[in-house]
Amino acid sequence: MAENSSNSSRRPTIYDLAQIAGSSPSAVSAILNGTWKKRRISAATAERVTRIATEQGYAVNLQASLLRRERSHIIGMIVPKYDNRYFGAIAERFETMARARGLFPVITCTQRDPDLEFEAAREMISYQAEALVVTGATDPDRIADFCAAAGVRVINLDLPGRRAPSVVSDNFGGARDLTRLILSRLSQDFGAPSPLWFIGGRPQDHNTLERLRGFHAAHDEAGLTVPPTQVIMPGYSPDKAATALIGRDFPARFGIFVNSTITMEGVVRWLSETLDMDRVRLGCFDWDPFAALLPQNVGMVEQDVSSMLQQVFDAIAEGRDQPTRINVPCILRPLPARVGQP
Amino acid sequence: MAENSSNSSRRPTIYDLAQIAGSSPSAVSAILNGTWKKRRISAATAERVTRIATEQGYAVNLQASLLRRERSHIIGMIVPKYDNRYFGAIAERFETMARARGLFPVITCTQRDPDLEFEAAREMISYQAEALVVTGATDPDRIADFCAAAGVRVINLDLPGRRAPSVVSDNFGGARDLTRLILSRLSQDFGAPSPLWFIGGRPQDHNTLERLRGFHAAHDEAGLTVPPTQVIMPGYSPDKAATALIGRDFPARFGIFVNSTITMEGVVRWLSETLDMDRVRLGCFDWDPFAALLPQNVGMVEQDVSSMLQQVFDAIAEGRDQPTRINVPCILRPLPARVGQP
DNA sequence: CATGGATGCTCAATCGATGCAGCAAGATTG
DNA sequence: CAATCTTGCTGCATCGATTGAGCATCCATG
Repeated sequence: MAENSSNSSRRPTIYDLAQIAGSSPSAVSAILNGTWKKRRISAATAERVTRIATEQGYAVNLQASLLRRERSHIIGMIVPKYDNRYFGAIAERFETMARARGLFPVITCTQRDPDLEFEAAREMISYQAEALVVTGATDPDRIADFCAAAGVRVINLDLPGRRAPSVVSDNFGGARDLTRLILSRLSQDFGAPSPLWFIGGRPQDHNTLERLRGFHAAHDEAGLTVPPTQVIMPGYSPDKAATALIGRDFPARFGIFVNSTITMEGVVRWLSETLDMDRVRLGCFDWDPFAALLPQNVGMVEQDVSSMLQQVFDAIAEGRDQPTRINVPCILRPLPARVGQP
Repeated sequence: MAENSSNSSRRPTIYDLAQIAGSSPSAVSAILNGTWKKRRISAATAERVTRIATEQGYAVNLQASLLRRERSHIIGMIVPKYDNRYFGAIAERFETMARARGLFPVITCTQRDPDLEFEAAREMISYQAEALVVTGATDPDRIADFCAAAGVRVINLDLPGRRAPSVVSDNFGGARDLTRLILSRLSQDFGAPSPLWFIGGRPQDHNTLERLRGFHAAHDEAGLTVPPTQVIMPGYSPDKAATALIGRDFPARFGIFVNSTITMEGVVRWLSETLDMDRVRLGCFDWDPFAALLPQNVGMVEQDVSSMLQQVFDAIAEGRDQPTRINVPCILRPLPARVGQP
């Protein structure tokens, strides 16, 4: 269809098109960026230039265009990983919502590496991003400081920071509700309720601590005390979780609070390799449609990605930059019993 | 840390830094882009300017920089979705490999929408991307034509096109191996082997057809013929799969070939709502760690994302632009029996 | 037929970084 | 001590698109 006629190697510019069309670069520019009516270019010229642009396979050079324009309309996001439904949904929803607002979304994935997070943020700023959404960052304040100096708006998502507005899930409430659910299913299926195990995350991690607080709150309500040895925080990775569980003693019947779907992979691998799966009931923070089908799984906490991103875009639109904290309630998804009660 | 001293609103440029440092913009530019030794700037000046840049929260304007430089080092990718492990792994691996090669990866997600795919490709070209990886696109040839006209290299990934090199999984081989596995497990668990159902994908979709070919080849080997009514291709979405399955008649014991993990969600929902799960054995094209734990699942086909992307980067590095086709073998992952044999 | 307005353009400065050409001051050499 | 080399810079054109200012025509009006 589009056929670059003569000069095969280089991309055509408005100067090339102007020469072919026998008009000026200004006219071509106005025609191709849609301001031609305002600039009183005739419809005939506009059509001719547009046709030539298509024939030549012209695409505007955004580097040149953005250099001149005052706004870039670029909005950046960094996410740690794409290996679970939560961050996948965040990325997809962010792109859709950004486009709906006439913004150009740029996302990059930083592998939970603090240096890569910072470098990626710096790159976004170098691309003249108008705002940056920092998702699940290890060190959001370092990025916020840099963005403040550069005059770029930042919003923290998922993990809060002290130097910019943060939109996070109500980790406390979600974890408390999930813990209640696991405890009630435990007593329903196994009789006497006993304190759960908590597995996954890091002691330095804000979300892990909030969830642990909800976990303890639900135990307190039930008059239970969790022995410190039952709280295991070796990071999020499946391997670390599985390794941390191996060789421990567990009672005949027990329950587990799993801190993320990624951790859940390790937990389930360990369970299936070493234990009679019927001895255990578990619940998991975060949603995954297949994990929801595991027979021992009594419930999952789905984070409300749409509402969270709505808050993010509201904060950006309003130009908020005080370090406020917005807590978005989670959605508890109880799962039907799939294992026979003994 | 970084503190923008006086003019709070706008980002500092090399001209601002030059004024503060009492030197010229050229010197500042050379110092900050690392060419200062070659340009015989003294270490003292370099250090002073670098300090001032940090203090002012300077970040290079890549729009201006890239406009001037001859190479952008940007490499673009479009992916359909982030809602499964396969595309998630592609995105993560692509970013890592691109960075390792000194390239700046930009990925955007196009929701399986052909117009959005094209618009996204055009945007990447406008950003002066040096190459574009088109993953799972509905209409890769339209994009390839546009890129050819603009003189930008394109590689198709996952779904092949006719106008550019394509790197795809060996869908035929993978599907044949998986079908063999399901059939053998079926006869092992249920006795007599009978033709499987095939669910998911679209009849226009290259990968679906290749997998269907492998599916039939394995049946042929076993002396079985699949009735056409057992091949159901309503798209990939869980809802469409579940809807297509409702109300059909199935024998007492049977097997299903599921065309993707996304489709698998619908299949499993339908199974759990309407059928005794013990009646069925299934296998799925694509890998998901939780889906692997479903007791009826006898095996999954993992696509070799690392090898595929290695081929993609090789093709880009070699400057290949003939429409060659590279088939990357898949990895069959048989799963242990988890349901009691009757 | 001079005047004023509308129409349909073109000119040229500009955005910020880059890099070649060149220049001044000091050091070295014949 | 003039000639040459080295060191350490600065000046300026340039990349491609944008945009305010301006300049010919043409037509209508008094």
